[in-house]
Amino acid sequence: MQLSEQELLRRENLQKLREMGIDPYPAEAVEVTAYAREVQEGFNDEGGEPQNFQQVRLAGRLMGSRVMGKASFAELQDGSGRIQLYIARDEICPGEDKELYNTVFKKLLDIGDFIGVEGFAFRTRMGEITIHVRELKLLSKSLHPLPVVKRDEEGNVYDAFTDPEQRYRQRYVDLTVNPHVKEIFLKRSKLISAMRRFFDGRGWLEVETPALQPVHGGAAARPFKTFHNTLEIPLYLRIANELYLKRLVVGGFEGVYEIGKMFRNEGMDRTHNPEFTSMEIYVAYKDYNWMMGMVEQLVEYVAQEVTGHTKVEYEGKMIDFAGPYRRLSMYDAIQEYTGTDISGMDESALRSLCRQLGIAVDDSMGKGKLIDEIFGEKVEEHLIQPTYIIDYPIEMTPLAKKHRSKPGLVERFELFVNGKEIANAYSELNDPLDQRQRLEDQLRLAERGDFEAMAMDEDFLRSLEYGMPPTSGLGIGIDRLTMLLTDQHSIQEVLFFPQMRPQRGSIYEPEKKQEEGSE
RNA sequence: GAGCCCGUAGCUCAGCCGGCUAGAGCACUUGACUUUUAAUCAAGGGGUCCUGGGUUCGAGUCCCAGCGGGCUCACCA
Repeated sequence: MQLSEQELLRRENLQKLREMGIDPYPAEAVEVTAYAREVQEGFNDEGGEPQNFQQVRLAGRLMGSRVMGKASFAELQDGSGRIQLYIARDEICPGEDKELYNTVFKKLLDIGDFIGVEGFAFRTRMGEITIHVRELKLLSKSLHPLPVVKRDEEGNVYDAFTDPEQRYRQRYVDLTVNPHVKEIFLKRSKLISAMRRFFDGRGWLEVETPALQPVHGGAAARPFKTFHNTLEIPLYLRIANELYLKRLVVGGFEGVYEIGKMFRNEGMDRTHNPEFTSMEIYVAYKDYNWMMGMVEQLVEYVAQEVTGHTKVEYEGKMIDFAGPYRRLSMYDAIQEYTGTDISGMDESALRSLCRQLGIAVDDSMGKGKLIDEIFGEKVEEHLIQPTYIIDYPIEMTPLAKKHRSKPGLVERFELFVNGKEIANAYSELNDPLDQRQRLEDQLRLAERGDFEAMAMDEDFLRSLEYGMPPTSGLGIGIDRLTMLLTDQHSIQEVLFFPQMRPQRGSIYEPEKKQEEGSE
């Protein structure tokens, strides 16, 4: 490995520290008594007399220094933010030996090193709250030069670390130097905890179901396939957990939810990562009408908790998450945006309508798929404010209950925001014979060439035969909801480690890497 | 999968129509400076110009192939 000049220098500094008897990676715990933000926000020096933080210990990364001879200013960044340090030579080196200041601090410490300081807070002549350092200790040496991002008084950023490839591959660097990036992930975490709070508060149970499944079901998507060596069977990474959660409802849990990773072996783009996080919830004795009310409360609550508001700006558009949301049937929505009533049309009429509207179709598309195409092409983009689209054609929804009064439809809704689906829910199909029939229809679609059609799951059918109470279920894409609430336009910006092609030389050659039995 | 764009110092970028030893700011090194803040001042070091071919007297620049990334579209929740 070729080291750059700066990397070599840091390794030399490391060596010199060791020669001076300073352990660059000491083992002891550090007793931190204050955080940067806490001091910045809470420091009180009314009347010119410092009132608090007069004996504090902080730890963090050294992010910059301005040396002025026998005194220096430096930036310390901890988990909460940044604070300035004031380091005077004769303060940290009270005796004759000025090595700690002259050599260790000025020469051997580098930007990015973790240090611990002890001292007191004061306000400089320029008005900046600062820690006057009395003791300084190296906690961990950094061997790689960190990009130095500078900001001036107007907040202009210079030399930002912006290359998406490097930011995603070295997210640790991105998080260290780009505070706004950290903010997005804090919000993501808040979103998930708010959602948990909301569900737990209603007495629903968080559960975990298998990610490795012998039959991939519950959604229309292509799976990742793997192999279990002991069982000697192929397994699939789950594309959905719906069928397992329903088994739990069969077993008597009346409200269950799971927040977890799903895996889909499909294309990647701005809104798709091969693994993503979904929240699914099933509540017994409820229907999709009830669920629409619940989702309004949930989304409004989450938006409030994450952003502090129910109105959120996305791509320059103000989106209001306060309920109730507009409810529009799929047929009415298509009529509204195309002027055509498709409620009575059969497959061939729909196919010719698609051609008329300039939508590409092929023979593998059934009635449901054709309607979905029209909707996706002509309606979706108009649904900016939160809108429920309800009552979908039965052909495209094999796991939802038939509509109580509208033949040919199922009790399903999707929530659209800014032209994108963010939630999907049904009155769940609990008629085992109907369910068997629908899955058999899926098999026929598969034979027609639709390789995303669902597979038969006999154990799931058996569970329904034991009896599942009337139940409503909901799925929400956590990544996409996070994007909406943080005004991010790429899924990569809300995933710590989005999937990337491996860098050359960063992994073993495929032959060596290939484990026995995997494919 | 297709089209377009990008890849030059640790970071952000310039480098014209192919032509001197490949540049700038920050970062880094040396020196000065005890309340600075994009600290300042002086001097200095640092390059696999993504990789491999080709054209040419001469390639960072032009051509071909590949690798990686971004955007758009397609596919897809």
